[in-house]
Amino acid sequence: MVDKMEGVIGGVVNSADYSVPIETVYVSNLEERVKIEELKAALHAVFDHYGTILDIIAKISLKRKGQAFIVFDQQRSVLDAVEQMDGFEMYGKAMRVLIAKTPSDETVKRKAPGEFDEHKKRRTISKAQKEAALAKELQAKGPDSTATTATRARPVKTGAAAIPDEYVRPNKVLFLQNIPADVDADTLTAIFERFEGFKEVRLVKIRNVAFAEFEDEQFAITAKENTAGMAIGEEGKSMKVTYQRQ
DNA sequence: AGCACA
Repeated sequence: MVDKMEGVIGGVVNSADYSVPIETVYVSNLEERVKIEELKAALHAVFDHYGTILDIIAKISLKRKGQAFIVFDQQRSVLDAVEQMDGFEMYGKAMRVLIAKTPSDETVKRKAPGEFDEHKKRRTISKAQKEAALAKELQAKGPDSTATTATRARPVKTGAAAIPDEYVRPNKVLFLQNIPADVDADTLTAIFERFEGFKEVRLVKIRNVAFAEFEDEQFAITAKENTAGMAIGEEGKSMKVTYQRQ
């Protein structure tokens, strides 16, 4: 069993404080401009391959963005995912995939319900200690103590399939697919010129695709969020909107 | 950079 609060005395909680295995993957260096729901869907699609995903936790707050916790139902999935997905490129960025430091609520609830209360208490304590330590540091030292962390740029995974359209890094040009034959450039222009920063639409009729260019990617991001899946043409076909491959 | 679960 787990011995009382020992683990948090030093302010550090880790997997040794638990009797349950870590069944959660911690992902960082994720593209921060992608909407949370879309990000979760993308992560699900990719990590699904390693087993059953019980939950994905991702937040937009400053301290949390660009990170996600993916909860599996067994440790095997975590080990496989860490081994194979670290460095995988999504939205143009190589994600870091690590074993989470502590088990998720979900895991404790499932595997050791008797320890759940303690798990929560431990978190409260370590959070308080962390804040106290931070406040102290801020007071003692000036804002000058910049710790240099070597950000090792791991090589991007190669050999994997080309990045799917959905995961192409956001940029100023939108790639429009499933454009019906009865939709012309003027119609598309009418749709996209309503968005700020619009420059032009280029239609490639024989391929049923088009490109909508904006002044910068922020404008393109907004336009994409508001037009993805939009029904167009006589038959109201759903238009696919992604970013142009670079 | 940043390890959470309002």
